[in-house]
Amino acid sequence: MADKKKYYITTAIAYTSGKPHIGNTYEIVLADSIARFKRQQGYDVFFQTGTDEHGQKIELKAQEAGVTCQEFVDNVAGEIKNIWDLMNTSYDKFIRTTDKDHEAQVQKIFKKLYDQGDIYKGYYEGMYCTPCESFFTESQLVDGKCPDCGRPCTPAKEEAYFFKMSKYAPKLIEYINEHPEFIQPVSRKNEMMNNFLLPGLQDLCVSRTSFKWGIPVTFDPKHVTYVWLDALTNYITGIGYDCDGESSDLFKKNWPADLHLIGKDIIRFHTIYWPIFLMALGLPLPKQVFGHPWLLQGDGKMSKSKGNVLYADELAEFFGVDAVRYFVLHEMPFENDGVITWELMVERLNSELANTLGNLVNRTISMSNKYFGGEVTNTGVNEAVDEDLKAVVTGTVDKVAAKMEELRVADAMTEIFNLFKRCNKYIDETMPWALAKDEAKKDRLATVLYNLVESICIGATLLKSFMPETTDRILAQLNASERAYENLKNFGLYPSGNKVTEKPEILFARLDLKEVMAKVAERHPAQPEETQTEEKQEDIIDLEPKAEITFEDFGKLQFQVGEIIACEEVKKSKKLLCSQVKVGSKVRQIVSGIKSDYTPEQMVGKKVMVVTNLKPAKLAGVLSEGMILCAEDAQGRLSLMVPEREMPAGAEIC
RNA sequence: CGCGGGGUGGAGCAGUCUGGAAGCUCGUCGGGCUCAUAACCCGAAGGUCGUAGGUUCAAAUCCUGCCCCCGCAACCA
Repeated sequence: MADKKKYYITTAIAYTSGKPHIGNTYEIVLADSIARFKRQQGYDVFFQTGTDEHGQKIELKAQEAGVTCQEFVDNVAGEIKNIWDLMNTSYDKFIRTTDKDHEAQVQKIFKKLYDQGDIYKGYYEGMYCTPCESFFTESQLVDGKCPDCGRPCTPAKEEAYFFKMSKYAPKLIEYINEHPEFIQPVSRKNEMMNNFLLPGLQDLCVSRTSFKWGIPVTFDPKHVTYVWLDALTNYITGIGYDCDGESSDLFKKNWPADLHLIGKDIIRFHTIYWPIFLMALGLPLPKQVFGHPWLLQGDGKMSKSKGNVLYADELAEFFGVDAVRYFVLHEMPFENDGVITWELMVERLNSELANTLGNLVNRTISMSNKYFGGEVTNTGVNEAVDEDLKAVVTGTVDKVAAKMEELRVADAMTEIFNLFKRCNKYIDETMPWALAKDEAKKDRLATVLYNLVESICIGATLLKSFMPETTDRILAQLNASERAYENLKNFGLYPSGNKVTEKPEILFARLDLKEVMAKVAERHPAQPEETQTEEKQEDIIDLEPKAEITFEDFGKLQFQVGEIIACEEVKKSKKLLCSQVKVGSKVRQIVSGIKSDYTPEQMVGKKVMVVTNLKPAKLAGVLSEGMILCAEDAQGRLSLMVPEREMPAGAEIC
């Protein structure tokens, strides 16, 4: 016991642009269950989480809210911390990237990497979307707008510092190949190798001048450190790294991290850029990076714009904190995305938590009270059936440990619930109520109940990492204390003669699905995006005004009526139709992105408005000589522009 | 041939890497029990494991072709 093995686990730090949804919350709960389990196993655990608080998006959000950046992030960071606390997560350190010591370290690190030639000054060029803080190439833009958010982008060129990624790539490839456990799940490893490492790494931009809300570069103060160098280093600054060699004991003890738990969307940054930064700093690499899948609600990823966002605090209000912990941990498969719905949550709560576990505890305590006034005594009258129960109960310990070793948290919980199910079965096998009718079997009855109470104690202790509060509630009712991990396999440690509570408390009340759904509907009134055609309220569409043009400019455009004489889908494209359009005496081929609203059959025979002097271009490899004009509404639905009265193909539109 | 994920009883999933009797939860049906939160226990029905081939003594699992769904990317002139 003298020197416990250390275990350093981190979550990604949450971005303080808004309240974290249940998907973000999943990550911290997952990390918490792992951290707690390791602690239970005797590891000296350090568990770090926190917030990522810099960036232009925050600068903008703060402006919108009319507060300073610092006020804004203080507020959101507080909100995040509240939810982490609400979820009963046992983090040891909550780091914020606005912490002074973090900022100071980042500045030193930046300087050091610059001095040693890993960072150099260059230019970043492209189209820039401010809200998304992203540069795009021209070809990435959609209608000249941001492919992510659809808002306008502006051309931008900015001086920036870059990190020479390529220099360390061979070393990293070697490391990844030699440490197959480094990237988890394994399938992600190939993705990183094939998509990024093997084709050759681009240098990474590590500074920006376009906004101020960041950590200034000391030797070039118009630059602030750009996200990854700032955010990723939290894993070392949080535990006291100092790049001048004055690192804390905490750092010396805990680095390298044993596990970085992150979302699968940022695997690239954690398995490529982060290791390379560390190599540049001469530090050892983390032992494992686990990119967990996403928690989805209904169909589709959760997003605020879809209005399908679930928040942990609201769920906790409905179901209780431990129930929410149970859902997110249990419904999340190891490799694929998990789905969470209100219906599913009610089902789980009723069947697993209320029926299997809650009812087991309740009936056991009730019987102890009914037959023995609450006293639980081991009279040692054993029968053959007891052996299997004991074997299952004590065997669960190693099964859970094995699953946790692989980070298969959901499977670990399933093992624990199998233990509880075995207990329910044991009650049927032994039929205590029948034993109670026969005074001669009183001792046997006592042993049966003792075995149950003992089994539940062990099961409840194992549950502690996942549902800590429930464990405490169960043990309190059984008047027992938490069992030491190394004693979990010793069946029979519950003190004989101990008294359980007189009145069992309902651990999880069953819920009625209809009632829950009604309440949910009340709280989340009809989503506006539901296409209710009944109300014909016209949307107001305001476009970003384009620059004024002269009549001369306008005269350059040629519009004509065209008749569609044939039309077919463009293979290998989702949105394109290829039409043969008769304009005057000529037929030209025009490709249009209107498959979502028109079938080829519908197109044929229509007279439409065509731009005829547009430079031909290839779309999805197919030549297009012009453009068929459409109106588009707020939902993106299209309508062809057809002449209001009969017009010949070729007629000029002016 | 853009990249990736997926298609397993009514629903949701595991199993696929490392071929060897198709498993879990819910639902349905039947039975048992009455200590308990109408809970618990047992049993049954229900699956050509998307499809067509191939390898093999043996394929959900390995190989090939094809179909369909979902993300992303891309073209929405």
